[in-house]
Amino acid sequence: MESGRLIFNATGSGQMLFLDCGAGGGATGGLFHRGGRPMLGLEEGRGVKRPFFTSPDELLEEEYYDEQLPEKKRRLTPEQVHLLERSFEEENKLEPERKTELARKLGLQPRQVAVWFQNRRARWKTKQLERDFDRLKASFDALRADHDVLLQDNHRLRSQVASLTEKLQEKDVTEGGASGAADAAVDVKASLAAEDMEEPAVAESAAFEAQQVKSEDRLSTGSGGSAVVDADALLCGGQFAAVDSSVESYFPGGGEDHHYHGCGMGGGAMNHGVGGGIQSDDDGAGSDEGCSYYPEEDEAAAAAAFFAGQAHHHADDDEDAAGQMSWPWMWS
DNA sequence: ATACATCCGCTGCTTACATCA
DNA sequence: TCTGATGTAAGCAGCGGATGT
Repeated sequence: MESGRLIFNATGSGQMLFLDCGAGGGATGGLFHRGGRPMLGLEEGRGVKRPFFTSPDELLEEEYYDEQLPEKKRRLTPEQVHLLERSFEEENKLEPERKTELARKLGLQPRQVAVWFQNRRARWKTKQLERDFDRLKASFDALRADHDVLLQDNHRLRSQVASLTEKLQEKDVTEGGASGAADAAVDVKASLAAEDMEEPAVAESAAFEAQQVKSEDRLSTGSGGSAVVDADALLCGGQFAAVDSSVESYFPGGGEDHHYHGCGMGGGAMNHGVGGGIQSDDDGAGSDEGCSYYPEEDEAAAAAAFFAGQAHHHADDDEDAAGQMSWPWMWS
C-alpha cells in the first residue's frame, strides 16, 4: 500500500475508494476500479497539477511522495527505460539497495522501479516461451520430415520383398523340388544384401519401424504403457539431438529450480514455486536473445514429451496423415 | 525446538492508458 | 477523426521465505 493513502473496497464489486492522507494538506478522494486506476478523480479541485515525473532532487523531498496523487499513467522516458534495461541485463532481480539507488537516479519512486522489473521479467518470460516454441517446432518439423522419408523407404522395401517373393514362387513352380526353392531363397537374400550395401538407411528404417511398432503397441494397450511415446522412440536415430541442447529453454521441470545459462540474467533465485521460477548462473552477459527458460538436461525430454502428445494423438492415422501434422491448438 | 503471526517480494492475472497503423 | 491492436504501468490475490515472538 502506498504511503499515506488508504484504499478500501467501497462497493464490494471491485471498485475501490481511496483517501489520500498526505502531508500536502487536506485529504482527497476518488473512485478506483479494481485495477486501482482512478475513475472519478476528485483531486482536480485542488488546483495544483504536478507532473507525474519530476527531478531526483524533488523526489528526495519526502513530502513529495506523500503528495503523489493517482494521476493518469505516464510512460517512462526513453532515458529511464534505457537505464532500467541496462540494469536488468546486469541483474534481473532487484535488491532493496539497488532499487533505491535506481529510483534516485531515475527520478522515480522505488515502487515504480520494482514494478518495472516485475513487468520486465514477465515480458522476458513470454518472449522466451515464444522462442522456445519456435525452436521446438522447427526441430519437430525436421524430425517429421525424416520420418516421412523413412516411411517411404519402408514402403519401397516392402514392395521389393513382395516382388522377390513372387519371383521365388514362380521359380519354385517352374523348376520344382527343394533344391530349386533353396536356390531361389539364396537369390532373394543376395538381392536384399545388395540392397543393404546400396542404402545403409535400410537397417535404420527397419529399426525405426520396429520401434514404431513397439510404441504403437504400447499406445494401443493402455494399461502398463505410457500414454505418450517414450523419448527413446522419438530419439531414434538421434533426431532429437537436433534440438539444440546448447541453447537455454523455458520448460519448467519437476518443480526444481533450474539454471538458465548465458541469458545475462545474473544470479538470485526466484523464491516462487509457481511457473518454475527464473534462476540464472553467473556467466550471463548481454541480452536474453537466444536463451531459453528450461534447463538443458530436461530439454530433449521435454520436447519429446511435448511432441509425443502429438504422436499419440496421431497414432491411429500415422501413415495416412503423413505430412499433415497438426498442433495442439488444432486438436480441440 | 516448534508454532504462529507478520512482513515483504514474487508470480500470475488483470485493467486502463498510451501509442500507432 | 475514429478504431482496433499492441505495449506498458500498475493494481490485486495468493504464495512462500524470512524474521520476530
